[in-house]
This record gives sequence, structure tokens and C-alpha cells, in this order.
Amino acid sequence: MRQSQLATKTLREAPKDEQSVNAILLTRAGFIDKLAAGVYSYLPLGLRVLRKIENIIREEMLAADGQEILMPVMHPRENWEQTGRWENFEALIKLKIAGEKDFALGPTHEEVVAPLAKKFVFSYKDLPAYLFQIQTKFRDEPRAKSGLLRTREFLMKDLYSFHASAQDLDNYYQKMTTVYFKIFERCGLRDKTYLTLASGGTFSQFSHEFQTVCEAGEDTIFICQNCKNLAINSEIKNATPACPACSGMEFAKAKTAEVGNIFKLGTKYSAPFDLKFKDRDGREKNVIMGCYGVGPTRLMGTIVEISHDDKGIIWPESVAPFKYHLLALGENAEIKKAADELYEKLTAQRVEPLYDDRELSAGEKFAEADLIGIPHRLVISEKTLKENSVEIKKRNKKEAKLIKISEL
RNA sequence: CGGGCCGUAGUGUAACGGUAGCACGAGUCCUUCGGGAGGAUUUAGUCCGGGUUCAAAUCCCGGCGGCCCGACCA
Repeated sequence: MRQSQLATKTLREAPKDEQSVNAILLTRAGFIDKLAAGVYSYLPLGLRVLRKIENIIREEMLAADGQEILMPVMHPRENWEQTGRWENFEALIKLKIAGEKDFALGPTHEEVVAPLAKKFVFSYKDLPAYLFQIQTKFRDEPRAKSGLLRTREFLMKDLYSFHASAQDLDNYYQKMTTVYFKIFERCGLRDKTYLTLASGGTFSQFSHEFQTVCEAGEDTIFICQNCKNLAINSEIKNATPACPACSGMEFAKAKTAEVGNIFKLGTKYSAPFDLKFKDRDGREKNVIMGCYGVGPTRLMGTIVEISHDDKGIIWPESVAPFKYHLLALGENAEIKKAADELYEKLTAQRVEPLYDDRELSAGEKFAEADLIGIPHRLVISEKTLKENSVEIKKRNKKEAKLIKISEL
């Protein structure tokens, strides 16, 4: 893409109504735009990042036998009455349509997926089943905050698993723990992300969260200093003094953002919707469920929180909006021609270049490139042309080197 | 939802109750071109509603909106 065609512009200064690092950098660099507190538009650069994160998650869900669906955002009141959550889910956004009918904007989809599964699950032969979607969720957060970390409208991948036995759920739950770490690995968050015990288990003692250490996070966890494999959420720390994995008693306290969570739901949602199956023994039993959530928009914010410097964002290559940022310095025809040719070549190779073909000073192009944070910077200038080469520099490294154009 | 702070061009910031100014951006032109370069010129603003006053960006009341702290976060 030619930067002269890019719809957005960068801001030299941070808007004064954003305080968090992720919101400041993403806004300045033109990835997002705030419409209201906790409600953001995703602009061309931001949407590219979001799609990459989504695709990583999608690939991992498909590899774990998930089948992708898309459920409605609008949920009839009756579904939520069925589980008692029309009244009990405080963040539920309710609205009337046609002046009469009550609907909720989906904050999660158990109330939709359970009755949906009822239409296809009859026998143990239909189980297990794994359905997932990547979709916009709505929650009436009393206080939206920290840019993309806590919003009222956000993207969420939610997978629901359906099992014939608790054992089968346990196995899949275990598998999803591994799959989730793979997602965080691919998004560049693995090193700072901890499997964390949390409350909320209706079916088992705990649920598990995936917590990424970062200043802007709003959770507090205690990381076991013995195995460093497990952490305990502060909300249940008092009730859980020792590490359940290794019995360690020493913990390090850390501020974190919850980037994912997994629940064993058991029959909490299958029962109210009468979601049953006929087992091998001929008896009718409740389907056992699990659910697994991870939010691409929050992930995007978290990545920026932990991967930036004073000049701007440093995207991991896996989620970067582009792989190369090609800068043409100077306006003479020779430079322009060489840069144009390299741009065409890279485009033909499908390696996703962003080409700064604008008539701006060198300093301005460098500053913007650092702000946007594309992993590899390519420069064509009088200097490089003398050597018949192009300068290449990684965003997270200081040194640059010249390579032959033919090497790209 | 409680508490605090705050709403002035696209962005950031000034203006004692008395002419709304500056910088950046954006537009046009010229000169520049390895770290947000220089010059000329143009553009654009007091969140909304009421009140006090000869006079309100400024004071008062109400609303709306934003940020931060807390509560909340299946």
C-alpha cells in the first residue's frame, strides 16, 4: 500500500482524553479512533492488525476441531430469562425493538449456543462438538478504561464445547490450555502470560485465566516463584495459600491484563435449555459444556502495552499491519524510480509493503515509521543508491545495514 | 454507581469579567531532503441550555461528554 493513499494520518501529540499507552500510541499512529468511552473504530492499519490476530486465533481453533459459526448479536429476552441472567447479568445492554419486544445485545453466547446445539445434538454419537465464533460483544461496563483493555464494545472469540462426560470435558479443557498458550506465543505475549487460577468455577473448583503482566492491567495475580508455571488471582489468593501445581508458598505479585479465560460450565447452561443426549446406556443425560474466550481487541491493546518504546509501537511480525515499511528519501527521479520498482517487486512477492511515497522530510518519515511500528524498515536514498542497495533495519534494533536490492 | 479533575480550531495550548491568540496540522507556492527542515500565504474554535452583568471562554445553575481513583468486571 502507498502511504500517500492511506486514509489516516498520524498525530504528533497525544489526544488529551487518552492516558493509557495503548490508546495514545494506537490513536496517534492512526490505528483506532474513539467514538465514545470504550467504543472505538478500527481504521485501516488497526483493522489489518485485528484481522491478523483473529486469523491466528481462528487457525488454532480450527486445528482444535472447532467449527466456526456466527451467532446473532441480538438476543431475545426469553433466552436470558431462561437462565435468570436477564436480571442477574448487570452489564447486559437491553433494548426494545418495534417499541415492544425486549432484546439484549450479546455480552456472551451461552444463551444462544445452548438452544442452538439442542437442534443438532441427540445422541452420544453427536458428541463431542465444538462451536466457535469471532464476534462483537457488548457489555455495559460501569467504567470503560485503559484504551482497548476495557471497552463496552469489543471483539471476542468464544468457543463452546459439548461433551458426553466430565472426563471428556477435562481432556478438552486441558487441550485448550495448550492451544491458548500457542495463540499467545504467536502473538508475542507468551513470555509475560501466566495460567492463573480464578474463581468462577460452577463445575470445578477454579476457572483458569490467562494473565499478561503489564502496568495498565487491572488484575493482580500472584505468580508462584517455585514453578513459575502457575499464578493465583488475588481474588482467591487468601483461600489458596499454596501453589496447586507444586505446593510452592512463595509468590511474586504482578499487575496483569486478562487476555483469555476458560471455564468448565458443566450443566449450568445445558440444564435450563434442556440440552440432553441419549448415552450408550440408553439413558438421557445433560450435555456437559465448557467455554473458552479470548478477545482480539484486548489482545491488540495488550500487545502495544508490552511492546513499544518512547518513539512508538513495536509490532511482532505475526500481527504487524505490514511486514516492510519502505521509505523513499529525497525527491529526485532516480530515487523515486528505484523505490517504485522495489515497491512493485515486494508487492508481487506478497510480502505486504507499506510504501512511504509522500513528499515529506526524511525526519518526518522516520518518526512516523517508528510510531507505526512496522517490523522491517527499508530505506532508499541517494546514499543507498550509490551502492545499488537498500538499507534495512528492524524496528526493535538499533543497527541498520545495506543489502543488495536483488536480495529482497 | 460514589469521589476527584476537566471540556477553547483537526491536535496541543493561552486569554484579569472587556479585541478569542499561539504552535502543530490541513490547503496553495517556493526552497529543502538521513531523524517531526525553512519561508510566504490561506483555513479553522469557546460542548449544550438557562442565569448574573453594560459586557461571559471566564462567575452561577442544570445537562451532556471525557479522563483518573474506588466499587463493579459470567
